[in-house]
Amino acid sequence: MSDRPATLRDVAAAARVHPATASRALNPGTRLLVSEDTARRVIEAAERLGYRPNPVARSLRTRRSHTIGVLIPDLNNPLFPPIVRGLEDLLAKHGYVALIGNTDADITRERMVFDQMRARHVDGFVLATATLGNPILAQAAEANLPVVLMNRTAQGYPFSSVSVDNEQGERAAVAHLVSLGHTRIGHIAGPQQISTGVARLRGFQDGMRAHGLEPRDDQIVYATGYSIEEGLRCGLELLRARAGLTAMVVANDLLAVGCYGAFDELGVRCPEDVSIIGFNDMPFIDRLRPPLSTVRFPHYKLGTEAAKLLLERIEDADNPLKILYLAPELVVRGSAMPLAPAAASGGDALAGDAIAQDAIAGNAVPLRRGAQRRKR
Amino acid sequence: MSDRPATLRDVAAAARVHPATASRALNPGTRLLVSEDTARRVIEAAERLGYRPNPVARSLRTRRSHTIGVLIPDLNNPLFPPIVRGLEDLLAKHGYVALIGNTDADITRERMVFDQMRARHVDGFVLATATLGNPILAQAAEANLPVVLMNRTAQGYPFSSVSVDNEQGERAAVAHLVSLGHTRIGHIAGPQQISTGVARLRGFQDGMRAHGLEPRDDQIVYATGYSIEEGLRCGLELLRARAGLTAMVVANDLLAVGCYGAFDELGVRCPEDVSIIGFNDMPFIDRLRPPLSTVRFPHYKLGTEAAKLLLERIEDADNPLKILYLAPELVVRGSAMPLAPAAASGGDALAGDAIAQDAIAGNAVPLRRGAQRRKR
DNA sequence: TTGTAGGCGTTATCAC
DNA sequence: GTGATAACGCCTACAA
Repeated sequence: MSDRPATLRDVAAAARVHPATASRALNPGTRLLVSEDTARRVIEAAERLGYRPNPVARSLRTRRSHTIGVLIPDLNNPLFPPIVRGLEDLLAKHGYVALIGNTDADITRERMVFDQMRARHVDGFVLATATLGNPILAQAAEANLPVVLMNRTAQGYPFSSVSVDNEQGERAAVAHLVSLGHTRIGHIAGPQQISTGVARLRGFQDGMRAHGLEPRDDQIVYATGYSIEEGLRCGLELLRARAGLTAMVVANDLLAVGCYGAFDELGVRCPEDVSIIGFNDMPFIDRLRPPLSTVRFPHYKLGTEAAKLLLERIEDADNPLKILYLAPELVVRGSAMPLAPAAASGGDALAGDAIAQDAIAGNAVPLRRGAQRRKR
Repeated sequence: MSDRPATLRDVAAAARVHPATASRALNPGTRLLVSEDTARRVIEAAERLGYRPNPVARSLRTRRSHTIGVLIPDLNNPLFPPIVRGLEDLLAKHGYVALIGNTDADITRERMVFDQMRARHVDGFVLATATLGNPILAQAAEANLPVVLMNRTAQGYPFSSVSVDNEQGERAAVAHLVSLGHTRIGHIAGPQQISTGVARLRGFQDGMRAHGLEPRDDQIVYATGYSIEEGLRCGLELLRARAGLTAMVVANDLLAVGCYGAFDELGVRCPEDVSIIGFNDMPFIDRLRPPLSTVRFPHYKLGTEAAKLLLERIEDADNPLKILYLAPELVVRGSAMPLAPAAASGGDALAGDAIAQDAIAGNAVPLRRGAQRRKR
């Protein structure tokens, strides 16, 4: 009942053994080296004293901090909390904790956070921020640090990764729009220094070609980041450049939220005038008006899988690398609807353009409404 | 250029001094004990070798981990990410990192996380989960742990706290509704084991009385937690029990989101039929339809202030306790509108009830509010 | 099966 | 001012 926490020596003394013996008895890996009787005595004493091994001392000795560095762009992006929870929950199950670092997609901050975590001797990293050709990747590889890439891929590095099959997701999005009669479909692409940006663009293009639609350059606008502001900017640009578009595939939900703003600004109705499909199915996105159709992937699971891959790597350094893809799934809500017959049948670009121009000008455009789609 | 990171001994050797001297030279607090010349030599050597003090070893010696335990209900609640970022940013500025623990408002999990963090020798705690009379508060107090309560208060404990003036916020919400002509105003109260729950209820009651309105028991429904599901349940209950209500003050935005679901289910239009005001102004709540009017407080700042209070306490144990309140602010958006003249003047509870009952029964009720009621 | 001894990297407390 | 020494709490060869 002293106020200072019990130490291994205290336990040993209470059990009338040497601290080394107590240590062995307490560690599952070495327990079999000790007689069953003394083991019991030690364990009982430890319990009685409320003994908790000092993780700091243990770390110093074993050079394991049981701490994982996690780099994400920004916790405020609702996409990440569920992923982080998946990570934390699985790590906790194995006695690890996560140190979360927000980089704001700023390479300077990223470097700072990374160095800071290395100084703290984290046992490994989960990187959700890696841009293509990022120097910390090379550095981590050289230092032979256990690293798992999350929602990112980087070829040529000895890192496991877990991500989403982005191509497939966007192909499904395009296919869905085509099945609704759309042919003039635009794309807001993510940053091309980020693997998801290029993969989703490729998925969009492949999807278009699979339906005999050759995507033209002016149907694609490139965002410089995944943010609402960029979505607004790109949405405006895309609608103005290609007024004939009746649908758009957007590389990220936040960008789609920005597009909603662009719709308001231009007086375009969604989904009556233009359909839109996002990517991520981030929390609360189903509460917008209209609820956003999007490509979902299992956020929580992404986190747990990343954690598993990293722990595998940490516990057994020559565990083979794994590249894991989770299958996405199209979630149909209310932001995409069938194309009105006139526009659909003709392929009459002029007529379509005219209608959309009217819409942009704020005039009421009599497009036939499809059945209202609701969740469930 | 060895592969093992440079240690203090390496630096000392390179500077031809004793490790102890090197330590003194490197630590700002003890640098003045060392000749300026050698200090420079040591520092230069450290830089050359890329020396980074091993925080684990340092912790073992100084019994300071420079790590803070942060307990929150759930990172997935969009309210918390900005708060946590405020915390982390300020802590980082002082060389601390945060360990985030999600308790899911489950007392068992809370205890686990708390113990886990104590075992890791965190230097202090920020608690955003404390329920009234929670045993870990007593335990922390007894162990003399530095603790700051965030968005919670607990009288009788030696802890600093930073929270919002919840009473004032709800009084303002009531005043706003009254100014719009509402008199039949309901309240969905938060859990009464949580300080925000009782404070906001009191604020509601005070606000009503300040306008000569005595809140009746059947105008208040108690949620058992801050969640969308509870909001749905309570919203339904409140509207059914008091069909005459024209407005409601809800203790939390998530609860308000749940109420939106209740409105849909009952065919009640918001804000035409019933006005609603939330609390927290959580991210993305302004994107709902209608955009939620709510009581805002500075989330990020709440985090930074909590961190400051805690660090004060850690660096100087007999720093006086501080109870800090941040002023909230009413954010008027689209979920509250003036009461139609008829309802306002009449107080004709029966008529109101009848209409609402029909709505609840699922009938299409042409609540073309002004017109129909005026006829009666 | 158990005890001994040494060290992980740092800092605090002595002496000189 | 600087050096020597010990200790923080734990683990692990190695010896017994």
